[in-house]
Amino acid sequence: MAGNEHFRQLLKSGNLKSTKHRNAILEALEKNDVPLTAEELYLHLKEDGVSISLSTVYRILETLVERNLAARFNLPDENKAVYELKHDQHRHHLLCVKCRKLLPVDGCPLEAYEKLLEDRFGFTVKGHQLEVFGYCADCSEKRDSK
Amino acid sequence: MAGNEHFRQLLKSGNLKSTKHRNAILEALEKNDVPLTAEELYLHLKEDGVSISLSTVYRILETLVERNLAARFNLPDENKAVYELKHDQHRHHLLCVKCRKLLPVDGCPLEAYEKLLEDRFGFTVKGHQLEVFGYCADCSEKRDSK
DNA sequence: ATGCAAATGCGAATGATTCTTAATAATATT
DNA sequence: AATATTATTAAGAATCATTCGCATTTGCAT
Ligand SMILES: [Mn+2]
Ligand SMILES: [Mn+2]
Ligand SMILES: [Zn+2]
Ligand SMILES: [Zn+2]
Repeated sequence: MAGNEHFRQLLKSGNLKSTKHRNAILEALEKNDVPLTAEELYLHLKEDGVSISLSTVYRILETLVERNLAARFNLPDENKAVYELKHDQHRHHLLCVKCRKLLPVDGCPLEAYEKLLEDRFGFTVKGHQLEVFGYCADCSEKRDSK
Repeated sequence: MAGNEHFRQLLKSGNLKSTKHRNAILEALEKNDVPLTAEELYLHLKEDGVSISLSTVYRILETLVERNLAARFNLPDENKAVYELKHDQHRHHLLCVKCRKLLPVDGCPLEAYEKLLEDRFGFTVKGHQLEVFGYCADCSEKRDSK
């Protein structure tokens, strides 16, 4: 219950009531530090003794995304959405197609490209979605030795 | 039935039989030049008088992706997959969040970034998924005048 | 033309996500 | 602290996208 006040503030900033479930989801998202599916969150909470309905997990996530406190996107070759907290520092991820591990990478290589798109196409860029996939260091090694 | 031989070759290159349905889907994908959902393809074929089962559409698309003749991915805020032919020139898309129009953009700004990731993380990059979203030229104008 | 493997139709099954409604909990007010 | 107001939640049904199973048809090599 330490950083609880932190979440309360965050929720207030989005005009949202501070509830046990919302706090628990924010905490799980913060603790894990990689994008998670609704069901993964549901199971994590359950393990932590927080009883919650799966549809509530979905509803809370939807709300967080709406209020711009979280982001929702799809990983390559997954037919379910994952969610992560919006960080102060915008980030992307490396997805290992073999072991499915996710490696967060801070920073973004696209500022210049977005300017170019605005100039060339008259498009007003609001954001982007970038996921890089391949083999992580561990899985690359194994592949080499073949 | 003009460029039909073209598709026949393409399919042969993937060890696939040339069928009416596969040719029709390749043709629809080529003609439209933007990523389409399975259902959109299904409806396009229907309009062109090609009777096909929706599950066959899914199966054909799955096969094309498997043989690396097509790509499957998700657009931001859509809970369904879209498909497009693999082009000689790798491309990305601008998605207008207002009118949902898609604008293909040839070329890719990520070569240098991927090298950097390989160096810094020992990750072997196999590919990426990048979609940029915002307001298209038309929708930007309307927004300005508010 | 014949045979066989591959492709398809069609409906059922599955999986993810959203919706509906009644019950409950969080804040504002007294 | 009790009450009123309103947002939130549980539970399961409903919906939507996608995959599966199996009987039938089709493409293609011989
Ligand atoms: Mn970025
Ligand atoms: Mn690219
Ligand atoms: Zn790996
Ligand atoms: Zn637009």
